[in-house]
Amino acid sequence: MSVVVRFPPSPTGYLHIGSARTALFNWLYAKRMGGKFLLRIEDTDQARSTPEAVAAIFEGLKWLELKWDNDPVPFQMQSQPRHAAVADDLLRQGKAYYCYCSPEELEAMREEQRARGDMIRYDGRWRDRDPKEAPAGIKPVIRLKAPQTGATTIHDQVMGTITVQNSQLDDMVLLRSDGTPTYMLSVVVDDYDMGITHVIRGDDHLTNTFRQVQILQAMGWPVPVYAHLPLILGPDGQKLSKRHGAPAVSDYRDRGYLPEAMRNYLLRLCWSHGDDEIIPTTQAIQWFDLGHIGQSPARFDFAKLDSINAHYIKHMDDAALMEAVRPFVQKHLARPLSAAENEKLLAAMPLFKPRIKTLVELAAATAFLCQPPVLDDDAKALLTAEALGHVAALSEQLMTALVWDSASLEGMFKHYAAEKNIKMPQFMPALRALVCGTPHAPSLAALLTILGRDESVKRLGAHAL
RNA sequence: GUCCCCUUCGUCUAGAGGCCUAGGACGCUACCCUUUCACGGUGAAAACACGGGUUCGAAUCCCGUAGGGGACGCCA
Repeated sequence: MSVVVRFPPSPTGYLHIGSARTALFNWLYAKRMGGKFLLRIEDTDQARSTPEAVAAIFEGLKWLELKWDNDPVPFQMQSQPRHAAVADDLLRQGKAYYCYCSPEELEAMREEQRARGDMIRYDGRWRDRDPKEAPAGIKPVIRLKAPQTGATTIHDQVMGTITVQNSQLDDMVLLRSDGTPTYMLSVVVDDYDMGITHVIRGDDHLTNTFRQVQILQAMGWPVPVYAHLPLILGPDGQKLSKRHGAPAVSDYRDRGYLPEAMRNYLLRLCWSHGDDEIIPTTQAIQWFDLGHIGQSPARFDFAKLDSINAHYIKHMDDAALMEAVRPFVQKHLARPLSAAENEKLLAAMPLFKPRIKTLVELAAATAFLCQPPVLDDDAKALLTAEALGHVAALSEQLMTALVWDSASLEGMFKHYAAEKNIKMPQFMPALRALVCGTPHAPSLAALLTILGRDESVKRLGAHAL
Protein backbone atom coordinates (compact mmCIF):
# COMPACT_ATOMS: atom_id res chain seq x y z
CA MET A 1 0.00 0.00 0.00
CA SER A 2 1.35 3.36 -1.02
CA VAL A 3 1.78 6.01 1.65
CA VAL A 4 -0.46 9.09 1.61
CA VAL A 5 0.08 11.78 4.23
CA ARG A 6 -1.42 15.18 4.66
CA PHE A 7 -0.81 18.60 6.15
CA PRO A 8 -4.08 20.29 7.17
CA PRO A 9 -3.48 23.76 8.58
CA SER A 10 -6.32 26.03 9.57
CA PRO A 11 -5.99 29.50 8.06
CA THR A 12 -6.48 31.60 11.15
CA GLY A 13 -3.17 33.46 11.20
CA TYR A 14 0.45 33.08 10.19
CA LEU A 15 2.04 29.70 9.49
CA HIS A 16 3.45 28.65 12.84
CA ILE A 17 6.97 27.27 12.97
CA GLY A 18 5.66 24.20 14.81
CA SER A 19 3.20 23.57 12.00
CA ALA A 20 6.05 23.95 9.55
CA ARG A 21 7.93 21.21 11.38
CA THR A 22 4.86 18.98 11.12
CA ALA A 23 4.66 19.74 7.40
CA LEU A 24 8.35 18.92 7.02
CA PHE A 25 8.03 15.55 8.77
CA ASN A 26 5.01 14.62 6.66
CA TRP A 27 6.77 15.71 3.49
CA LEU A 28 9.94 13.81 4.36
CA TYR A 29 7.99 10.69 5.15
CA ALA A 30 6.14 10.88 1.84
CA LYS A 31 9.42 11.39 -0.04
CA ARG A 32 11.11 8.59 1.84
CA MET A 33 8.29 6.13 1.15
CA GLY A 34 7.67 7.27 -2.40
CA GLY A 35 4.18 8.35 -1.37
CA LYS A 36 2.07 11.46 -1.64
CA PHE A 37 2.07 14.64 0.46
CA LEU A 38 -1.33 16.31 0.35
CA LEU A 39 -2.30 19.77 1.52
CA ARG A 40 -5.77 20.61 2.80
CA ILE A 41 -7.05 23.89 4.16
CA GLU A 42 -9.21 23.41 7.24
CA ASP A 43 -11.43 26.42 7.01
CA THR A 44 -14.50 25.10 8.82
CA ASP A 45 -14.10 27.87 11.38
CA GLN A 46 -15.48 30.50 9.05
CA ALA A 47 -15.37 33.21 11.64
CA ARG A 48 -11.60 33.04 12.02
CA SER A 49 -10.44 31.95 8.56
CA THR A 50 -8.99 34.60 6.27
CA PRO A 51 -7.63 34.70 2.70
CA GLU A 52 -4.46 36.34 4.02
CA ALA A 53 -3.84 33.36 6.26
CA VAL A 54 -4.36 30.99 3.34
CA ALA A 55 -1.79 32.98 1.37
CA ALA A 56 0.65 32.82 4.31
CA ILE A 57 0.36 29.04 4.35
CA PHE A 58 1.13 28.72 0.65
CA GLU A 59 3.98 31.20 0.89
CA GLY A 60 5.50 29.57 3.93
CA LEU A 61 5.48 26.10 2.40
CA LYS A 62 6.87 27.38 -0.87
CA TRP A 63 9.68 29.19 0.91
CA LEU A 64 10.54 25.99 2.79
CA GLU A 65 10.41 24.20 -0.56
CA LEU A 66 7.87 21.65 0.61
CA LYS A 67 5.85 20.92 -2.51
CA TRP A 68 2.44 19.38 -2.10
CA ASP A 69 1.14 16.80 -4.56
CA ASN A 70 -2.47 17.95 -4.91
CA ASP A 71 -3.44 20.99 -6.92
CA PRO A 72 -5.82 22.64 -6.59
CA VAL A 73 -5.68 22.40 -2.82
CA PRO A 74 -9.01 21.35 -1.32
CA PHE A 75 -10.76 23.58 1.18
CA GLN A 76 -12.66 21.70 3.83
CA MET A 77 -15.79 23.86 3.57
CA GLN A 78 -16.29 22.53 0.06
CA SER A 79 -17.09 19.07 1.34
CA GLN A 80 -19.61 20.20 3.92
CA PRO A 81 -22.51 18.35 2.27
CA ARG A 82 -20.44 15.18 2.39
CA HIS A 83 -19.78 15.64 6.09
CA ALA A 84 -23.46 16.22 6.81
CA ALA A 85 -24.32 13.09 4.84
CA VAL A 86 -22.00 11.02 7.00
CA ALA A 87 -23.64 12.40 10.13
CA ASP A 88 -27.05 11.51 8.73
CA ASP A 89 -25.82 8.08 7.87
CA LEU A 90 -24.74 7.51 11.45
CA LEU A 91 -28.08 8.83 12.62
CA ARG A 92 -29.95 6.34 10.44
CA GLN A 93 -27.79 3.51 11.70
CA GLY A 94 -28.63 4.45 15.28
CA LYS A 95 -24.98 5.34 15.96
CA ALA A 96 -25.72 8.99 16.46
CA TYR A 97 -28.59 11.00 17.91
CA TYR A 98 -30.07 14.47 18.17
CA CYS A 99 -29.25 16.46 21.27
CA TYR A 100 -31.48 19.40 22.10
CA CYS A 101 -29.42 20.92 24.89
CA SER A 102 -28.98 24.66 24.76
CA PRO A 103 -25.52 26.10 25.30
CA GLU A 104 -26.77 27.47 28.61
CA GLU A 105 -27.96 24.08 29.72
CA LEU A 106 -24.58 22.55 28.86
CA GLU A 107 -22.73 25.26 30.70
CA ALA A 108 -24.88 24.67 33.77
CA MET A 109 -24.11 20.95 33.55
CA ARG A 110 -20.36 21.60 33.36
CA GLU A 111 -20.52 24.04 36.22
CA GLU A 112 -22.15 21.40 38.37
CA GLN A 113 -19.50 18.83 37.41
CA ARG A 114 -16.74 21.29 38.21
CA ALA A 115 -18.32 22.00 41.58
CA ARG A 116 -18.41 18.31 42.39
CA GLY A 117 -14.88 17.79 41.05
CA ASP A 118 -16.12 15.31 38.46
CA MET A 119 -14.88 14.83 34.96
CA ILE A 120 -16.22 17.49 32.66
CA ARG A 121 -18.09 15.72 29.94
CA TYR A 122 -21.49 15.60 28.27
CA ASP A 123 -23.63 13.25 30.33
CA GLY A 124 -25.61 11.78 27.44
CA ARG A 125 -28.96 13.13 28.59
CA TRP A 126 -30.43 12.95 25.06
CA ARG A 127 -28.81 9.66 24.18
CA ASP A 128 -31.87 7.53 24.75
CA ARG A 129 -34.51 10.20 24.95
CA ASP A 130 -37.35 10.38 22.44
CA PRO A 131 -36.86 13.30 20.03
CA LYS A 132 -40.60 13.90 20.44
CA GLU A 133 -39.78 15.38 23.80
CA ALA A 134 -37.69 18.02 22.09
CA PRO A 135 -38.30 21.52 23.39
CA ALA A 136 -39.66 23.95 20.86
CA GLY A 137 -37.38 26.46 19.25
CA ILE A 138 -34.13 24.53 19.81
CA LYS A 139 -32.17 23.40 16.78
CA PRO A 140 -30.47 20.14 17.70
CA VAL A 141 -26.89 19.05 17.20
CA ILE A 142 -26.01 15.52 16.18
CA ARG A 143 -23.86 13.60 18.65
CA LEU A 144 -22.05 10.31 18.25
CA LYS A 145 -23.47 7.47 20.31
CA ALA A 146 -20.06 6.47 21.58
CA PRO A 147 -19.43 3.18 23.37
CA GLN A 148 -19.83 3.59 27.13
CA THR A 149 -17.96 0.49 28.20
CA GLY A 150 -14.67 -1.01 27.16
CA ALA A 151 -11.66 0.95 26.00
CA THR A 152 -10.21 2.51 22.88
CA THR A 153 -6.60 1.78 22.01
CA ILE A 154 -4.29 3.41 19.52
CA HIS A 155 -0.89 2.22 18.42
CA ASP A 156 1.03 5.43 18.00
CA GLN A 157 4.32 5.18 16.11
CA VAL A 158 5.92 7.71 18.42
CA MET A 159 4.16 7.41 21.75
CA GLY A 160 3.52 3.68 21.67
CA THR A 161 0.34 1.85 22.56
CA ILE A 162 -2.08 3.97 24.54
CA THR A 163 -5.43 2.94 25.94
CA VAL A 164 -8.20 5.13 27.25
CA GLN A 165 -11.32 3.87 29.00
CA ASN A 166 -14.41 4.72 26.96
CA SER A 167 -16.03 5.92 30.16
CA GLN A 168 -13.60 8.84 29.98
CA LEU A 169 -14.90 9.91 26.59
CA ASP A 170 -18.26 11.55 26.00
CA ASP A 171 -20.65 11.75 23.06
CA MET A 172 -19.00 14.36 20.90
CA VAL A 173 -20.85 16.74 18.62
CA LEU A 174 -20.65 15.71 14.97
CA LEU A 175 -22.88 18.28 13.35
CA ARG A 176 -23.55 21.71 14.85
CA SER A 177 -27.06 23.10 15.16
CA ASP A 178 -26.49 25.17 12.05
CA GLY A 179 -25.74 22.01 10.10
CA THR A 180 -21.98 22.53 9.78
CA PRO A 181 -19.59 19.73 10.73
CA THR A 182 -17.22 19.91 13.68
CA TYR A 183 -13.50 19.42 13.30
CA MET A 184 -13.73 15.87 14.70
CA LEU A 185 -16.12 14.76 12.00
CA SER A 186 -14.57 16.60 9.08
CA VAL A 187 -10.97 15.45 9.65
CA VAL A 188 -12.04 11.87 9.85
CA VAL A 189 -14.22 12.05 6.75
CA ASP A 190 -11.69 14.01 4.70
CA ASP A 191 -8.79 11.80 5.70
CA TYR A 192 -10.84 8.77 4.70
CA ASP A 193 -11.94 10.30 1.41
CA MET A 194 -8.41 11.37 0.55
CA GLY A 195 -7.06 7.91 1.29
CA ILE A 196 -4.73 9.07 4.07
CA THR A 197 -2.67 6.15 5.35
CA HIS A 198 -0.52 7.93 7.95
CA VAL A 199 -1.54 10.78 10.22
CA ILE A 200 1.56 12.63 11.43
CA ARG A 201 0.63 15.63 13.56
CA GLY A 202 1.29 17.53 16.76
CA ASP A 203 1.06 15.93 20.17
CA ASP A 204 -1.81 18.30 21.02
CA HIS A 205 -4.04 16.05 18.92
CA LEU A 206 -3.21 12.88 20.82
CA THR A 207 -6.31 12.85 23.00
CA ASN A 208 -8.50 13.78 20.03
CA THR A 209 -7.35 10.62 18.35
CA PHE A 210 -9.45 8.37 20.58
CA ARG A 211 -12.59 10.25 19.58
CA GLN A 212 -11.65 10.11 15.94
CA VAL A 213 -11.09 6.38 16.16
CA GLN A 214 -14.58 6.01 17.60
CA ILE A 215 -16.06 7.75 14.55
CA LEU A 216 -13.95 5.57 12.28
CA GLN A 217 -15.19 2.47 14.04
CA ALA A 218 -18.80 3.60 13.85
CA MET A 219 -18.44 4.03 10.10
CA GLY A 220 -16.50 0.81 9.71
CA TRP A 221 -13.60 2.64 8.10
CA PRO A 222 -9.93 1.65 8.43
CA VAL A 223 -7.86 3.35 11.10
CA PRO A 224 -4.75 5.10 9.73
CA VAL A 225 -1.31 4.80 11.26
CA TYR A 226 -0.80 7.57 13.81
CA ALA A 227 2.40 9.37 14.77
CA HIS A 228 2.16 12.23 17.25
CA LEU A 229 5.08 14.62 17.37
CA PRO A 230 6.15 16.24 20.64
CA LEU A 231 5.56 19.98 20.64
CA ILE A 232 8.20 22.63 20.06
CA LEU A 233 8.49 24.87 23.10
CA GLY A 234 9.96 28.33 23.41
CA PRO A 235 13.45 28.82 24.92
CA ASP A 236 11.79 29.16 28.34
CA GLY A 237 9.96 25.86 28.05
CA GLN A 238 6.58 27.48 27.54
CA LYS A 239 4.46 27.19 24.44
CA LEU A 240 6.23 28.91 21.55
CA SER A 241 4.45 32.18 20.90
CA LYS A 242 4.83 35.79 19.86
CA ARG A 243 6.51 36.45 23.18
CA HIS A 244 9.53 34.50 21.97
CA GLY A 245 9.95 36.73 18.98
CA ALA A 246 9.54 34.46 16.00
CA PRO A 247 6.55 32.15 15.86
CA ALA A 248 5.91 32.54 12.12
CA VAL A 249 7.77 30.92 9.27
CA SER A 250 8.02 34.31 7.56
CA ASP A 251 9.96 35.66 10.55
CA TYR A 252 12.77 33.24 9.79
CA ARG A 253 12.85 34.18 6.14
CA ASP A 254 13.04 37.86 7.11
CA ARG A 255 15.80 37.22 9.61
CA GLY A 256 18.01 35.80 6.89
CA TYR A 257 17.83 32.08 7.45
CA LEU A 258 18.20 29.69 4.53
CA PRO A 259 15.34 27.27 3.82
CA GLU A 260 17.75 24.36 3.81
CA ALA A 261 19.14 25.39 7.19
CA MET A 262 15.62 25.70 8.60
CA ARG A 263 14.78 22.22 7.39
CA ASN A 264 17.95 20.82 8.93
CA TYR A 265 17.34 22.54 12.27
CA LEU A 266 13.67 21.63 12.43
CA LEU A 267 14.48 18.04 11.50
CA ARG A 268 16.86 17.72 14.44
CA LEU A 269 14.19 18.85 16.85
CA CYS A 270 12.76 15.54 18.10
CA TRP A 271 14.39 13.42 15.40
CA SER A 272 17.89 12.03 15.21
CA HIS A 273 20.18 9.83 13.17
CA GLY A 274 22.97 8.84 15.52
CA ASP A 275 25.45 11.67 15.99
CA ASP A 276 24.66 13.38 12.70
CA GLU A 277 23.92 17.08 12.92
CA ILE A 278 24.39 18.45 9.41
CA ILE A 279 21.79 16.63 7.38
CA PRO A 280 21.02 18.12 3.97
CA THR A 281 17.52 17.45 2.74
CA THR A 282 18.58 14.95 0.09
CA GLN A 283 20.20 12.93 2.85
CA ALA A 284 17.24 13.39 5.16
CA ILE A 285 14.94 11.89 2.55
CA GLN A 286 17.02 8.72 2.61
CA TRP A 287 17.22 8.51 6.38
CA PHE A 288 13.94 9.80 7.73
CA ASP A 289 11.77 7.38 9.68
CA LEU A 290 9.07 7.44 12.31
CA GLY A 291 11.00 5.19 14.67
CA HIS A 292 13.63 7.77 15.59
CA ILE A 293 11.23 10.53 16.57
CA GLY A 294 11.73 11.40 20.23
CA GLN A 295 8.93 11.46 22.77
CA SER A 296 9.67 14.58 24.72
CA PRO A 297 9.06 18.20 23.74
CA ALA A 298 12.03 20.23 22.47
CA ARG A 299 12.95 23.83 23.15
CA PHE A 300 13.72 26.18 20.33
CA ASP A 301 17.37 27.32 20.41
CA PHE A 302 18.30 30.26 18.21
CA ALA A 303 22.03 29.84 18.82
CA LYS A 304 21.99 26.40 17.27
CA LEU A 305 19.85 27.56 14.36
CA ASP A 306 22.42 30.30 13.79
CA SER A 307 25.27 27.84 13.71
CA ILE A 308 23.52 25.54 11.25
CA ASN A 309 22.60 28.50 9.07
CA ALA A 310 26.22 29.66 9.17
CA HIS A 311 27.30 26.24 8.02
CA TYR A 312 25.03 26.23 4.99
CA ILE A 313 26.00 29.77 4.05
CA LYS A 314 29.67 28.90 4.31
CA HIS A 315 29.27 25.98 1.93
CA MET A 316 26.92 27.69 -0.48
CA ASP A 317 27.87 28.41 -4.07
CA ASP A 318 28.89 32.09 -4.41
CA ALA A 319 26.46 32.90 -7.19
CA ALA A 320 23.55 31.26 -5.35
CA LEU A 321 24.49 33.05 -2.16
CA MET A 322 24.60 36.37 -4.01
CA GLU A 323 21.10 35.69 -5.31
CA ALA A 324 19.88 34.90 -1.82
CA VAL A 325 21.43 37.94 -0.19
CA ARG A 326 20.57 40.50 -2.88
CA PRO A 327 17.14 41.43 -1.46
CA PHE A 328 18.71 41.93 1.94
CA VAL A 329 21.45 44.17 0.55
CA GLN A 330 18.94 46.23 -1.38
CA LYS A 331 16.84 46.59 1.71
CA HIS A 332 19.91 47.64 3.67
CA LEU A 333 20.90 50.24 1.07
CA ALA A 334 17.28 51.21 0.42
CA ARG A 335 17.93 51.12 -3.33
CA PRO A 336 18.46 48.62 -6.14
CA LEU A 337 21.90 47.24 -6.93
CA SER A 338 23.79 48.20 -10.09
CA ALA A 339 25.43 45.54 -12.25
CA ALA A 340 28.86 46.75 -11.14
CA GLU A 341 27.90 46.51 -7.48
CA ASN A 342 26.53 43.07 -8.04
CA GLU A 343 29.91 42.05 -9.44
CA LYS A 344 31.75 43.52 -6.50
CA LEU A 345 29.54 41.75 -4.00
CA LEU A 346 29.79 38.48 -5.85
CA ALA A 347 33.58 38.74 -5.72
CA ALA A 348 33.35 39.46 -1.99
CA MET A 349 31.22 36.41 -1.14
CA PRO A 350 34.15 34.03 -0.52
CA LEU A 351 35.65 36.57 1.88
CA PHE A 352 32.52 37.09 3.92
CA LYS A 353 30.62 33.85 3.92
CA PRO A 354 32.74 32.08 6.55
CA ARG A 355 32.24 34.92 9.03
CA ILE A 356 28.50 35.57 9.25
CA LYS A 357 25.49 33.65 10.48
CA THR A 358 22.58 35.10 8.55
CA LEU A 359 21.82 36.86 5.27
CA VAL A 360 20.93 39.96 7.27
CA GLU A 361 24.41 39.97 8.77
CA LEU A 362 25.96 39.34 5.38
CA ALA A 363 24.14 42.30 3.87
CA ALA A 364 25.17 44.57 6.72
CA ALA A 365 28.79 43.42 6.59
CA THR A 366 29.20 43.99 2.86
CA ALA A 367 27.24 47.22 2.48
CA PHE A 368 30.43 49.32 2.68
CA LEU A 369 31.42 47.94 -0.72
CA CYS A 370 28.49 49.80 -2.25
CA GLN A 371 28.51 53.03 -0.31
CA PRO A 372 31.04 55.19 1.57
CA PRO A 373 31.47 53.81 5.07
CA VAL A 374 30.27 55.63 8.12
CA LEU A 375 32.96 55.14 10.74
CA ASP A 376 31.76 53.66 13.99
CA ASP A 377 33.30 54.63 17.33
CA ASP A 378 35.67 51.68 17.41
CA ALA A 379 36.94 52.64 13.98
CA LYS A 380 37.43 56.30 14.90
CA ALA A 381 39.44 55.32 17.96
CA LEU A 382 42.03 53.73 15.68
CA LEU A 383 42.79 56.95 13.82
CA THR A 384 45.74 58.13 15.86
CA ALA A 385 48.14 60.74 14.51
CA GLU A 386 50.83 58.12 14.10
CA ALA A 387 48.59 55.73 12.25
CA LEU A 388 47.30 58.46 9.95
CA GLY A 389 50.88 59.33 9.05
CA HIS A 390 51.38 55.78 7.80
CA VAL A 391 48.05 55.94 5.98
CA ALA A 392 49.20 59.02 4.07
CA ALA A 393 52.46 57.36 3.11
CA LEU A 394 50.74 54.18 1.99
CA SER A 395 48.15 56.19 0.13
CA GLU A 396 50.95 57.56 -2.03
CA GLN A 397 52.26 54.10 -2.74
CA LEU A 398 48.84 52.78 -3.58
CA MET A 399 48.28 55.54 -6.09
CA THR A 400 51.33 54.50 -8.02
CA ALA A 401 51.20 50.75 -7.50
CA LEU A 402 51.96 48.97 -10.74
CA VAL A 403 49.88 45.91 -10.14
CA TRP A 404 46.49 45.97 -8.34
CA ASP A 405 45.89 42.52 -7.02
CA SER A 406 45.63 40.90 -3.64
CA ALA A 407 49.11 39.35 -3.54
CA SER A 408 50.88 42.52 -4.66
CA LEU A 409 49.04 44.71 -2.16
CA GLU A 410 49.77 42.21 0.56
CA GLY A 411 53.44 42.41 -0.39
CA MET A 412 53.35 46.18 -0.33
CA PHE A 413 52.05 46.26 3.24
CA LYS A 414 54.66 43.79 4.43
CA HIS A 415 57.40 45.63 2.67
CA TYR A 416 56.27 48.91 4.20
CA ALA A 417 56.34 47.42 7.69
CA ALA A 418 59.81 46.00 7.15
CA GLU A 419 61.10 49.23 5.68
CA LYS A 420 59.88 51.32 8.58
CA ASN A 421 60.77 48.61 11.03
CA ILE A 422 57.28 48.59 12.49
CA LYS A 423 54.60 45.93 13.03
CA MET A 424 51.56 45.49 10.82
CA PRO A 425 49.16 46.21 13.73
CA GLN A 426 50.63 49.73 13.89
CA PHE A 427 48.94 50.82 10.68
CA MET A 428 46.65 48.07 9.31
CA PRO A 429 43.75 48.67 11.73
CA ALA A 430 43.58 52.36 10.75
CA LEU A 431 43.61 51.48 7.05
CA ARG A 432 40.85 48.98 7.59
CA ALA A 433 38.81 51.43 9.62
CA LEU A 434 38.94 54.03 6.86
CA VAL A 435 38.11 51.60 4.09
CA CYS A 436 35.42 49.58 5.88
CA GLY A 437 34.11 51.85 8.60
CA THR A 438 34.70 49.14 11.19
CA PRO A 439 37.75 47.43 12.68
CA HIS A 440 36.28 44.03 11.84
CA ALA A 441 36.67 42.88 8.26
CA PRO A 442 38.37 40.22 6.14
CA SER A 443 41.86 40.52 4.69
CA LEU A 444 42.35 44.13 3.63
CA ALA A 445 44.39 43.44 0.51
CA ALA A 446 41.58 41.32 -0.89
CA LEU A 447 39.01 44.00 -0.10
CA LEU A 448 41.05 46.73 -1.80
CA THR A 449 41.32 44.56 -4.86
CA ILE A 450 37.56 44.31 -5.07
CA LEU A 451 36.99 47.95 -4.24
CA GLY A 452 39.37 49.20 -6.92
CA ARG A 453 42.20 51.69 -6.81
CA ASP A 454 40.20 54.90 -7.21
CA GLU A 455 37.68 54.17 -4.51
CA SER A 456 40.32 52.81 -2.15
CA VAL A 457 42.57 55.84 -2.45
CA LYS A 458 39.58 58.14 -2.14
CA ARG A 459 38.56 56.61 1.16
CA LEU A 460 42.08 56.83 2.55
CA GLY A 461 42.66 60.34 1.22
CA ALA A 462 39.51 61.72 2.72
CA HIS A 463 40.95 61.26 6.18
CA ALA A 464 44.71 61.00 5.78
CA LEU A 465 45.65 64.60 6.44
C1' G B 1 -10.20 18.80 39.18
C1' U B 2 -10.15 14.35 35.66
C1' C B 3 -7.60 11.73 31.77
C1' C B 4 -3.24 11.16 28.61
C1' C B 5 1.92 11.89 27.48
C1' C B 6 6.91 13.24 28.75
C1' U B 7 11.77 13.52 32.05
C1' U B 8 20.24 11.99 29.78
C1' C B 9 25.20 18.12 30.19
C1' G B 10 22.35 25.27 29.96
C1' U B 11 19.98 23.59 24.86
C1' C B 12 19.22 19.69 20.82
C1' U B 13 20.34 14.72 21.31
C1' A B 14 23.16 9.27 21.02
C1' G B 15 21.81 5.24 24.05
C1' A B 16 16.96 -1.15 22.54
C1' G B 17 20.37 -4.82 30.27
C1' G B 18 26.96 -5.61 30.26
C1' C B 19 30.49 -2.03 24.22
C1' C B 20 29.05 3.85 29.51
C1' U B 21 35.16 5.95 33.13
C1' A B 22 27.60 8.02 29.63
C1' G B 23 29.24 9.80 23.17
C1' G B 24 28.22 13.99 19.56
C1' A B 25 26.49 19.03 18.35
C1' C B 26 25.29 24.18 19.80
C1' G B 27 26.56 27.48 23.61
C1' C B 28 30.25 28.68 27.36
C1' U B 29 35.59 28.58 28.29
C1' A B 30 41.35 28.09 27.70
C1' C B 31 45.13 27.90 24.21
C1' C B 32 47.05 27.85 18.98
C1' C B 33 46.68 30.37 14.17
C1' U B 34 46.35 35.76 12.88
C1' U B 35 47.00 42.74 9.96
C1' U B 36 41.51 43.25 13.29
C1' C B 37 37.04 40.40 13.83
C1' A B 38 35.78 35.88 12.37
C1' C B 39 36.86 30.87 10.22
C1' G B 40 39.75 26.79 11.50
C1' G B 41 42.55 23.56 15.05
C1' U B 42 43.48 21.42 20.04
C1' G B 43 41.71 21.07 25.04
C1' A B 44 38.50 22.02 29.59
C1' A B 45 34.01 22.34 32.48
C1' A B 46 29.08 20.33 32.04
C1' A B 47 23.80 15.35 32.43
C1' C B 48 21.09 9.76 33.34
C1' A B 49 14.86 14.26 38.18
C1' C B 50 14.17 11.51 43.03
C1' G B 51 12.92 6.91 45.83
C1' G B 52 11.97 1.87 45.76
C1' G B 53 12.16 -2.78 43.26
C1' U B 54 13.57 -6.89 39.21
C1' U B 55 18.57 -8.77 37.76
C1' C B 56 25.01 -11.52 38.64
C1' G B 57 24.57 -6.60 36.24
C1' A B 58 20.02 -0.85 34.88
C1' A B 59 20.55 5.55 31.78
C1' U B 60 18.03 1.22 29.57
C1' C B 61 12.62 -3.11 32.58
C1' C B 62 8.57 -2.41 36.70
C1' C B 63 6.18 0.63 40.68
C1' G B 64 5.77 5.19 43.29
C1' U B 65 6.94 10.54 44.03
C1' A B 66 8.13 15.20 42.05
C1' G B 67 8.36 18.41 37.89
C1' G B 68 6.90 19.70 32.79
C1' G B 69 3.48 19.45 28.70
C1' G B 70 -1.21 18.31 26.40
C1' A B 71 -6.49 17.42 26.30
C1' C B 72 -11.21 17.94 28.60
C1' G B 73 -15.91 23.43 23.26
C1' C B 74 -21.83 23.56 18.72
C1' C B 75 -12.21 25.94 18.02
C1' A B 76 -9.03 23.55 14.89
